[in-house]
Amino acid sequence: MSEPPKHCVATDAAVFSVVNGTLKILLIKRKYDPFKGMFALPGGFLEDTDKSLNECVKRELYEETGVDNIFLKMLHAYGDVGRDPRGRVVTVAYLAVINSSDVELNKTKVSENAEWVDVSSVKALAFDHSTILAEALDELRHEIMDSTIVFQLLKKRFTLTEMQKSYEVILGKPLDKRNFRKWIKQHDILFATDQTKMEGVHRPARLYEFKDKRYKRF
Amino acid sequence: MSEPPKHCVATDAAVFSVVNGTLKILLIKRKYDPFKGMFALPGGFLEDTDKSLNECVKRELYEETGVDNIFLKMLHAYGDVGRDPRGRVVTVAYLAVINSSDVELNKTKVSENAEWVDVSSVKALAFDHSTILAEALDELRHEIMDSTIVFQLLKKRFTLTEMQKSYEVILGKPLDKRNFRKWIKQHDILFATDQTKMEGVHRPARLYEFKDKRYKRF
DNA sequence: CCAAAAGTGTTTCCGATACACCCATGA
DNA sequence: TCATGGGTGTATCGGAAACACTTTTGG
Repeated sequence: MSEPPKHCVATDAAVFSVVNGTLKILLIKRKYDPFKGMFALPGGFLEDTDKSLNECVKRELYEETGVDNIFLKMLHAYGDVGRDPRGRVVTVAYLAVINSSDVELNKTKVSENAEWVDVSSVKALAFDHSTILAEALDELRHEIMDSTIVFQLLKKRFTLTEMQKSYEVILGKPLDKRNFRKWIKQHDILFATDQTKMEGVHRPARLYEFKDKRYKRF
Repeated sequence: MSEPPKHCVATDAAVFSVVNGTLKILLIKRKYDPFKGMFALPGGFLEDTDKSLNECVKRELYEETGVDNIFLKMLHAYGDVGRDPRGRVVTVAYLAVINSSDVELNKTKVSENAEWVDVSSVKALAFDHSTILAEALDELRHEIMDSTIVFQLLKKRFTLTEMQKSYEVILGKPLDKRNFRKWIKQHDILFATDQTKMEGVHRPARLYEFKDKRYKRF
C-alpha cells in the first residue's frame, strides 16, 4: 500500500436566526472566484492548527462573521468529486442557531461580506451549498422539536410569546398558545423570573430563563 | 491566503448483522501497526479514484470483507487531532446492516481477517472505533424503528417471527407479537406470498417479501 | 392427543390537539 | 372604558401498549 492520498477538508456552517419575525440564514458574499459575487455558507479549510473539526468551524465562523461561542451540531459530510471546481474538497456541514443581536456583522475587514438573508428568498448558492442549506433547514425543524437548541436563539430572558414566535418562524406554521405552553412546561427547562416585560398598552408578560443553557436532547 | 492544507480522509463502516440470534459487528483484525492485532472497523482512505465518500466506503468494504452492493447511511465525521497515531486523519463513519449469509468472509487474501464479533463482547477497538461503534449502535436502534433499513438484514422471503426476532436482537428487548404485527402492517411495506415455511413440528409460517427494497424513512 | 410455534382483537392509557374566555395595563 | 396582548383548562382523538386464546402441523 502506497502513501494515502491527501485532500482538502473544510467545514461549512448553516447558521440561522430569527430577525423581525423572519427566518434568516447567515451568508457570505464571495469576493473571489469561484462563484465570485454569489452567496455561500461561511466556512473554510481545516488547518493543522485546528485540533478538531468543531474547532475549525468555530474559527472560520468567527473569522468570517464575528460569531463566537456558539453551539454547532454536525450534520453531514459532502465529498463528491466536482463539488468544488478548484479541486476535490471534502466538507463537513454544521448547523447552528443564534440570536442575531448577539452579533455585530461587518465589524471587521474580513467579515464585511457577511449578511443575514431571508431563507425564503435565497436563490442559488455557491458550490453545493443550496443542498446543504436545504438539509440544514430540514434538520433544524427536527432539532427544535427535539432538543434545547432554541436556547441559542433567545436572549437570556424572554417571554413565552417570544419563544413561541421563534418556533413558529422556524416551523413555518402557527402554534396554539395553550398547547405550546403546556408542551414547553412539561420539559421543565425554564423557570419564571419574578420580572415582567412591559411593552405597549397591555398586560405585562412574565420573563423566563433557561435552567441550563447546555444543548440537550429530549 | 496560502494554499489550503491537505489531510488524509477515510471512511469507516459499522456493519451489523444478526447471526444465531445475536447481534454481530463486522470487524477486521489489524495485521499491521498501529494497533496491530486489535480489531477495527473496516474502512480506509479516500482515493482520488473514488468519486464520492459513498463510493469510497463501499470499495473499502468490498476489498476488506467481500461485502458488496449494500446500503450505507452516513453517520458522523471524526477529525480530532490524535485519533490516528500516524497523523491526522479525518474519517467519515457509515452504518449498514446485512444478512450475514449473503457474505462469505475470508474468501480472499485481503479479507481473511474479517470476522463477525458479538457486539456484547467487543472489547477495546483500534483508534476511536469504540466510540464510533457505540454511536452507530445507537443510531441503528433509531433507524430500525424509523426506516426500512431492516430490509438489508433479512433474506428475500421471511416470516414475521423472523423479522420480529431481528428487531428484538437489535433493540435488545422483547416485543409483543400482536403489536409488532399491527405496527409493521400499518407501514404497508410487506406483502404475503402464498407460500409458507415449514420447520419443525408446528403450524407453518407464512412467508413475506418486501414490496420495495429501497431505503426509505417512515 | 400432545407439543410447539403461528396467528389474531379488544381495552386501556397517555400524549397531542382543538378550542374560548378572563386579566392587566396605559391611553 | 377600550384596545391590546398575556394568561389559563377541559374535552376529544389517535396511536402505543397491555394482554390470552385458538389454529395448524408432525410426531
